[in-house]
Amino acid sequence: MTTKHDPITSILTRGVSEVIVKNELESLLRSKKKIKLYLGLDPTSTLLHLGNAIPLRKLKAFQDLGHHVIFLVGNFTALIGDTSDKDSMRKPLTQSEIDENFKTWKEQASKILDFSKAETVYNKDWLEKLGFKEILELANKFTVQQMIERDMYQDRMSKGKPIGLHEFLYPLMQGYDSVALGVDLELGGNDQLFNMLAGRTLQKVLNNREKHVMTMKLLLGTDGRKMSKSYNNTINIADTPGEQYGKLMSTTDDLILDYFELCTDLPMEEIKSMAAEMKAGGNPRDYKMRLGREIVTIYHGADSAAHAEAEFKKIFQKKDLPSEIAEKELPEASYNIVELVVTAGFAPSKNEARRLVEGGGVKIDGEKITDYKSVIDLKKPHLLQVGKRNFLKVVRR
RNA sequence: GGGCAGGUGGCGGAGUGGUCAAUCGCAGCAGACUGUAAAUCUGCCGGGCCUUGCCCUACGAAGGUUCAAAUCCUUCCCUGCCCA
Repeated sequence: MTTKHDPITSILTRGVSEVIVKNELESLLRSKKKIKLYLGLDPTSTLLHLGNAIPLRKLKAFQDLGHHVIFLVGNFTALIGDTSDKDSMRKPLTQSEIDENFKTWKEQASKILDFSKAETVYNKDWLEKLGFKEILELANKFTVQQMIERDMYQDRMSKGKPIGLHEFLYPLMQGYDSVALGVDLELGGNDQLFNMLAGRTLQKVLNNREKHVMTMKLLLGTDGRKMSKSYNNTINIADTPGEQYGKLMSTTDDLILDYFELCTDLPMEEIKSMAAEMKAGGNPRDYKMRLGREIVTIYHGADSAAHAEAEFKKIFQKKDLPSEIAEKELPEASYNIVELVVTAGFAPSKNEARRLVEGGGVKIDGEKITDYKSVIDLKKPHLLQVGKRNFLKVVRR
């Protein structure tokens, strides 16, 4: 029997949704053989978020056990766009958008993965070279029924929404990645199961070898929906400590334990005892603060985490001002409040600024200003506050 | 290739000659309440301005009819369903 702290058990279970085929993979890992595994991400956005970080962290866990890990950049698959998680066709990205998106990825992912020990590959290198003949060979391994059986397609069909023929090619492409790499295991979110299984099929037929599949639990965003840039509910790896901490504090309470499991390294036993404590009446807020510290520490270090927490307490619990407020010098002697808000960059248009003022979202030196005709004299410096978290000191140049 | 139904704001979805910058729901923003939680309530939610009002842009695209078009006509493009 294995113990709780056995690294192989932990790697096979923590944050894991499903492993196919679990006992085979387990015995492979226990055989001490070093396996080859990969994670593919399509550069559809410039920012990686905590949801992307989950399989990345799992990849890192394998790396720490000495396995050969591959980070695959889907710079070709991104051209088609995976629709696994979408209810409609995606607008295709252009090559330059893809390149642009990828630019800072490595920097972001380096906070998790050690790239000096990982291999980075680009699926454009092999997918672009495939001809019609090869593609047909891949396509005849699957049936139309298998494709349209998927929920999202059924859903779109019943709603009369279009399904592009090319969308069926996505699993083929992702599957071919496995073949090209000849891996033992692929990691991904549980929305990737179908695509990863396609790779398993192709690997078996074309390379005559087994590829296992490990799917990770899905991380929900700050609002409880799936974490996705289109919902604007992501917590990004590149967010500042303050942003990360604040966003974590504003997430729904019932996500706390998931976040601990999926995004931190705290032992599962500790997470379980927190669950019990909260059930017994512990204030979820305190656990959330702990969560904030843990996560900010991972991406920015312990000092930044402590600072972020102190600032948070200061601004939102004591309703104090942040300790550092940006200052902006303005040329005129006085400003209409609406102009001031726009000049400060807190509203994109004057109409928007006016609405903020009328809605009571704008304060000068702590005083709420609701008359959009108010004029602010800059003889002395003023503190402008818009909403709960935008502060700016304005002074005359 | 033929028949039918459609294309409206980030999304869903009303409207079918003037009262339409376009009902409503979701998402978003601000406020109240709070634990910057959730839930709830209130206001806002194309842009600009000299803001009880005015101007610009916008209901797939281009033309046309009309004092007036998201709404009518023509052509084109796109989508779904059915038939072949």
